[in-house]
Amino acid sequence: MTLEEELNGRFRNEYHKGLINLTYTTRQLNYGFLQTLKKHDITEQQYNALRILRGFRSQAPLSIGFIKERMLDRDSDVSRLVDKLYDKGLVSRNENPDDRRQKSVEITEKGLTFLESMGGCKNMEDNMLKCLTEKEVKELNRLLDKIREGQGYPK
Amino acid sequence: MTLEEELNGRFRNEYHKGLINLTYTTRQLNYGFLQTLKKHDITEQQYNALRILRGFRSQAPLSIGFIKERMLDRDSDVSRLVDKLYDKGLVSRNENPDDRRQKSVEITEKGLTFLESMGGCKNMEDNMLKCLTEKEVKELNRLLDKIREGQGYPK
DNA sequence: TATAAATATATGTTACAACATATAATGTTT
DNA sequence: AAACATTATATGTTGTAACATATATTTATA
Repeated sequence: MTLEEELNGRFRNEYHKGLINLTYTTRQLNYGFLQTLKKHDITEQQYNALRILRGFRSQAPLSIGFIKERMLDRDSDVSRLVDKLYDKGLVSRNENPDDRRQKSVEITEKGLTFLESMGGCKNMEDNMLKCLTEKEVKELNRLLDKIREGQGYPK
Repeated sequence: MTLEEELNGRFRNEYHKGLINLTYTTRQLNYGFLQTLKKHDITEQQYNALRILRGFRSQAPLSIGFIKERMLDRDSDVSRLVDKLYDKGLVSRNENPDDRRQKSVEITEKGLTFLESMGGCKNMEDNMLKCLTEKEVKELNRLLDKIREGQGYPK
């Protein structure tokens, strides 16, 4: 069933529909993913932070600010996010002796194992858009890139 | 700058990028909209509920459940949403004499005026994707529809 | 070098999302 | 009609997002 049918065709125009469609579709895609994360007792933001810590572990340890810059959410409360991960033993956290304002955060073995155990999520991520052809995904990415460029947000 | 550049090209494949791109772009679009709502001291969900109450006022009064079914969010806590709108005087709420379990909720004059005062949002909504051509938006909508159909969610 | 400005992180607060459970009214079954 | 199931809404609870503000440390300026 199309969104148009679902919402009784009450759109002013194609652009209006596009906006709602983006919101609605993304929310739906995200819902399934969130359920998986929930089973592993971790929030989306904690997961993102942990992924960053793994992705950049060649540059470890990382500061709170470094992680913050790479989070999808603007102004994520990384300080408390790392707190939660620390409580679970998934990251280590120390004072940075070079700059005692900073923290040195690193993913632990337990954290790496945890991410491994979520391997299913990776497959899930790759499969969520599998109903599109390669060409269609590329077109989707092109359109999304164009939208973001058109917004004129900093960065 | 493309998402690819921003995130250092660390995507496994085009599908993976597509998923992150959807999340990221939608979040960015939504952010500006949320800021506008915030200025008017109303949350996104309250706004959605109020829009539903206006959109279906030919069938007014509406029950909580009727509104709930039409919310974008699954399992929205419409009972308390309406509570907030009621506190602001934007809706009326009465017991439905035909079925005393139900509430009869209606948008008030103040509620209608309030939505009118947010007219700018409407223009904003229509303009957020204005960087795309009509043809591109249609293609975007087609792709999004296809994604949602491919998910196999109920409804 | 004392003072001010900037930076990095932490903490306080409020409202809300998400979940479970409770209550009241209606519908169904025997 | 009594007992049970279902429905509609409300309430309780917990964690967290979003915001502001505070603290500690470093850097810049006079």
